Amino acid sequence: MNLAADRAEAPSKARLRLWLRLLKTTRGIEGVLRERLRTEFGTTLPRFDVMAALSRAPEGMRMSEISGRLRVSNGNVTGIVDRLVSDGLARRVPAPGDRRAAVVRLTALGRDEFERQAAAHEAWIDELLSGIGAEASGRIDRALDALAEEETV
Amino acid sequence: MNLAADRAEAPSKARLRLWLRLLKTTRGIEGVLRERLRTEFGTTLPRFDVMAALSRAPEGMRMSEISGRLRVSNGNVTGIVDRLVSDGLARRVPAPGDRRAAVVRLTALGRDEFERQAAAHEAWIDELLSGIGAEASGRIDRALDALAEEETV
DNA sequence: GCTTGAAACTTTAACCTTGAAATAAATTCG
DNA sequence: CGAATTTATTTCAAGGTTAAAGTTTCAAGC
Repeated sequence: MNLAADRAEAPSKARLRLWLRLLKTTRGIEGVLRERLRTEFGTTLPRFDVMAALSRAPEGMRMSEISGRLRVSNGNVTGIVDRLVSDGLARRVPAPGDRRAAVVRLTALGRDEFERQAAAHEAWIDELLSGIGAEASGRIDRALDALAEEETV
Repeated sequence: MNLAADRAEAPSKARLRLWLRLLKTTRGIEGVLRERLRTEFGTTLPRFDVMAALSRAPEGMRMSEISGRLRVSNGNVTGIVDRLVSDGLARRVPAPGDRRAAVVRLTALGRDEFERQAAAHEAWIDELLSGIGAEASGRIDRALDALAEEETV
């Protein structure tokens, strides 16, 4: 019964290998997305992420809501939104009843622009992940979901 | 005939969901690793990555080998190695027979330091991925492996 | 030998990122 | 009310990241 020994040793090694694979895969895909966003739309992944969050919130989002959703620091979002605003894609409006806060919203231009980017983005993902069948996709999704549960999230 | 439309639509959505999950998971884990490397070792993930590459090359690596292995830009590695060198963890030695190039090597201090970091890192990964069993781990690994094959890699 | 093109790096400009400090407004509470 | 605390956001310093441009050296080919 070397099965017992295998069970004791394998998981740690398998996990480290899995992590490196996970990292390599996501970095590879992120790299492709970043490059295409740059060459085809003249934008960046962080900007796309912020616009994606905003596009789901027609009423707008506060800075802290954006940073919370994207799990990045507050100061980070300040700069990205600054650039979005100076490009006419987003707008800061005073938050009603709280003079400290502002609500960020996409402009009409921002919505149009994001529509185009999102359509391309979805097609790219479909292309880049085409190697994974629907069943495998579902299995991975559930496995990672279980993982997400235990983190602070 | 909405079956045809469904077949055309569903996999794409599943893949997009999978991608977002993949991204969330790896970013979450990377965030934990980055924070622990910072608080417990006063270093960063990029520095750890470079040191990990160097630790596998006792003879040292050229700058372009490092950037190629890590799939980051050349200019990027320049800065990271600069800081490693100024901290006494690595050293640039002239490449024999090529005055353009230098070979980067870990110093004795760098090797010691990396040993400690690597041990902690492996334990952290084991902890963070503990929610995934060995079988699931293997399955995900193979699915992502199939994916990696088709990319430029 | 010289010139031309490729290769190995570094530099630069612009952006992203974080954690910590600073500002300012809202809230709590004595 | 007024002080202390908390909350929302920006600013700052240091580092990471890329693509593009610049420098130096090597390798061919004439």
